[in-house]
Amino acid sequence: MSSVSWFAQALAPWYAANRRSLPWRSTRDPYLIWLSEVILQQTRVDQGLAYYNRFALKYPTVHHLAAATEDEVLKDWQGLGYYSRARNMRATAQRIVSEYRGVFPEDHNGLRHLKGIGPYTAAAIASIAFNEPVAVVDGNVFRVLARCFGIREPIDRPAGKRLVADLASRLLDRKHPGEHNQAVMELGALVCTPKRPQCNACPVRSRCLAYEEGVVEQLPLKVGRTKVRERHFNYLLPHGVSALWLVKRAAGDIWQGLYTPPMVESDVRWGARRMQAALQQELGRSWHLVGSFTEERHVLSHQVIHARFWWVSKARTARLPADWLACGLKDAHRYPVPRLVERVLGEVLNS
DNA sequence: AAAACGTGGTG
DNA sequence: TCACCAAGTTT
Repeated sequence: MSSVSWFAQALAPWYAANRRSLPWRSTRDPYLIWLSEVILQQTRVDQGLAYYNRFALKYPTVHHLAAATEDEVLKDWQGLGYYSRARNMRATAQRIVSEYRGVFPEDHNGLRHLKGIGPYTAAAIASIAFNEPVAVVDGNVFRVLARCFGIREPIDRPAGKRLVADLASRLLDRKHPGEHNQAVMELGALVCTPKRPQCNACPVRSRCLAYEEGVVEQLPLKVGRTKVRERHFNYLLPHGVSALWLVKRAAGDIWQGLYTPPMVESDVRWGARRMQAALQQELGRSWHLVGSFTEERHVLSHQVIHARFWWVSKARTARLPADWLACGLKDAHRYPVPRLVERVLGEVLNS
């Protein structure tokens, strides 16, 4: 009897013929697999590829990454989003060096306990680097299996997640777990896409329940997302000098560990009058509002930031708050900043 | 268990 | 413009 599922059998030749050649597919080094998997969390290959290449070059081993400062790693991560990934990677690299002598845990379970490595990433590293027979379950797997097996359970709820995870585990080619896992994900990325799937090119179309029933684009089912919060950030730029103030963002909010100009948050959009009052209340009478520089709308996954940038001046004698750091406008590029700030600083330099 | 965490691409 | 969502993890 064949121990390999029909699904795996149909998938393997398709993958052999259609797999993209990507840098992390030509290594078994668990460190590089790890790096690629973290970069690709909630991130498209197109967006992450350049970051992977830069990181692999600058930090070729876990020791290199462990030796870097957090600011430096965040700077190299700048623009990729979900910055906790970078902070967790560095922390985990340090732990692997100090506690494991630089050697990765070689099984799914050991990997799972490291910061930033959840069920998906642990399974990916274990199957690809160590040939352990564990199935990965990511967004592609949810979509491919929900369609192929006609799963109507919402896949963003525990019951639906369990259903797909069990199914993925039964379908796994246990002789070639790494190849099989990547094949399912590649099918989801290239053929079984969220919109306009290419069913004509699909190796499992003849046994796809969603195709048979004409509901491919209706699956997978999801209950929906939570609504986004609107916030107003008023940023302070020093007027008339080629300098800049920066503050490191604290824990418990967006952009933790990144730098932005000092900022006052308001519940509604503030005009100049209200802003001037807030400025003097926060910092004292020797501070003055000069005017508004620009307004930006920045959309995040759960928030919309209405950012207003103000020119501000202060009396020569007035001190800066302790957590502000002053830097030349041209030195700002050394600090990791959110995209929003990067864009606006670009405008300042050009103005 | 639901919500938070970034950014950019797509239809 | 807007909704969706991409090789998820943490709290």
